[in-house]
Amino acid sequence: MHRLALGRFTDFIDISDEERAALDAIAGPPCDVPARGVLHRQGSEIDRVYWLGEGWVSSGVATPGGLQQIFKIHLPGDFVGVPSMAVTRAFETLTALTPVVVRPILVEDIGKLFAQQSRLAAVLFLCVQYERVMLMDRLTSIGRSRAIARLAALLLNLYDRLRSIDPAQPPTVDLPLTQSELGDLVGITAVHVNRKLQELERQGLVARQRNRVDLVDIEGLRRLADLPQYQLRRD
Amino acid sequence: MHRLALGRFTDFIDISDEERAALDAIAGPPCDVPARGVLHRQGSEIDRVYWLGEGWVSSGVATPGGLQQIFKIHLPGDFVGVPSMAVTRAFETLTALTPVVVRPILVEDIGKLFAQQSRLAAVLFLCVQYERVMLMDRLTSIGRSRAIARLAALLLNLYDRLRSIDPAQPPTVDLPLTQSELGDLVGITAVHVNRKLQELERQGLVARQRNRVDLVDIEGLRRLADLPQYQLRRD
DNA sequence: CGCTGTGTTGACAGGTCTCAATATAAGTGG
DNA sequence: CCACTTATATTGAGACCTGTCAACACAGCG
Repeated sequence: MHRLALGRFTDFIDISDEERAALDAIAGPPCDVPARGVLHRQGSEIDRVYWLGEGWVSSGVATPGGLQQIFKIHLPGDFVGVPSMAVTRAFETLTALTPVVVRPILVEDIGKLFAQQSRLAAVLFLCVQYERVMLMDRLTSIGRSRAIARLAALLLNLYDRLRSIDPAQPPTVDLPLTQSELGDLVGITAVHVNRKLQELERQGLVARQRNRVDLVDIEGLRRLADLPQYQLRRD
Repeated sequence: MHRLALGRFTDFIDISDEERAALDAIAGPPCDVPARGVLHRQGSEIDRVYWLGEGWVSSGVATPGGLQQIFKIHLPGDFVGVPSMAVTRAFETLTALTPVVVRPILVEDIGKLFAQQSRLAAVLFLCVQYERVMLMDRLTSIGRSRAIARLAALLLNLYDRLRSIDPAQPPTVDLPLTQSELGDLVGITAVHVNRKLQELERQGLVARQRNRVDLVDIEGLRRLADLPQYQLRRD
C-alpha cells in the first residue's frame, strides 16, 4: 500500500501497488523547472497535468484589474494543473516558487486510466471533491473573516501540510513567497500583509526573520483562524 | 444524444442513451421538498446526493462567527450535495429556495457507475473540475473586486444559467432570496446589498420590483462585473 | 388588527486600499 | 570586494469601502 497525496493535510488515500504502477506508467520522466519558472500560463493550450515531486508551485490567475489571485500553494506530492483540464485553454498560471521537479501526465492518458482503473478513478474524483471543499473553505474565509485570521489560517495550512509530508517538520514555515504574493493568496494588499504580520508578531503568535515564520503559539493561531476540521471519507 | 446539465451556463455534455439509462437506473424516485425545506444539514451523515429536477437550491455553511456563506445557487439539472461525498459528515447545508423536486442517488451507486461507465465517470470528473474552476472564479471575485461588481456578476451568472436552461428566458431574474442571502452569496452585509442594488438601479443597469430584478443594461453589467469567459473542453 | 420578517435609511466606526517615501536585502557587474 | 541597481519590506497619511447599530417603512399573514 502506497499513499497518494493530492491535496491538503489529511488527504491521503491508500492505493494498491497495481494502481500505483498504473499511475507510474502514464507519468512522463521527471523534469526540472528553475525557481520562478512557469509550468503553463493561463490562456495557453493544455494537454497535460503535472505530478509535483519536489518544490513549491503556485496556482493563480491575473485579474483584469491588474491584481492577482493565487488559489493554492502546491507542495510535493500534489497533482497540479488539473482544473485546467476542464477548459480548452489553461485557466490558471502555474509558477515554480522554488526549483521544482515534476512529471507530466497527458490528459488523454488520464482518460485511459479511468477506463482501466475504476477504483483509482473514483479516488481521484473524491480528491477533486475535496479540493472543491477546500476552495469553499477559502471562499468563506475570504468572504467572512478578517485579514489577520486569513493569514493565520494560511500559515497553519502550510504548516499542517508540510507536517503531513514530513512528520518531523518543525513549527516553522520558510516562505518562498513575497508579501505581495501572500496578499494575492488571502485577497489583501502587500502593505496590509506587512502590517498584519507585524500584528501577529506583536501578539506573540509568530516570530519572523526574513522569509521564515516561526509559529510560536500554534493554539493561539488556530483560535484566531477559527478553522473547521473535516474528516475524509475513506472509500 | 441527451444533454446533461451539471453546472453553469455552457456546461452541457452529450451523453449516450446507454449512459443516460445508467444514470436513470441509479437515481431514486422523484421527491418533493417544500420551499425553505432542508435537503441535508452540515454535519449530518451523508449517503446520497441529489439530482435537481425543479426549483432552486442553495448550498452553504454557517460560519463560527454566526454569519453564513452560500457557495452556489443550484438550478434545475444540477447535481447537488456532491462535495459532501468527500467527507464523512455533510460539509454544506442544502436548502430549498423554492418548492423543489429531486431524485436521490446513493453514493455507493456512484461507485458502481464508475466501474461500469468509465466515459461517464470521466465526464463527471470534468464537471467537478469545472465546478472547481467556477469556485476559483468566485474566489477571485470576492477577493479582488468590489461588492457592486460581485452583485453584477451574480445577477449575470443566474441570468446566463437560466437562459441556458430555457433560451426564451427574458432578461429578468426573479430571486427567491432575501437581501441577507444575497449578502451571504457575495460576502457582504444585507445592508450593503441594499445600498449597492440601489446604486445599480441609479446607474440604469437594473430595474427592481419586489424580488424581481430586470437586467436593463446587460452589456453595462458585464463591463462592471468584468468576468472572464471560458470554453469547455468537449471530450 | 397587531405580528413578524424583510427592505430602507442614517450616522458612525473600523478595516483596507492607495499613494508615496524610506529602509533593507539581494543581485550584478566592475 | 565594492558600488550600483533592483526587488522587497516597512512606515505614514489620507480616502474609500464596508460593517455595525439603530430606527423606521412596508408587506404578508395570522
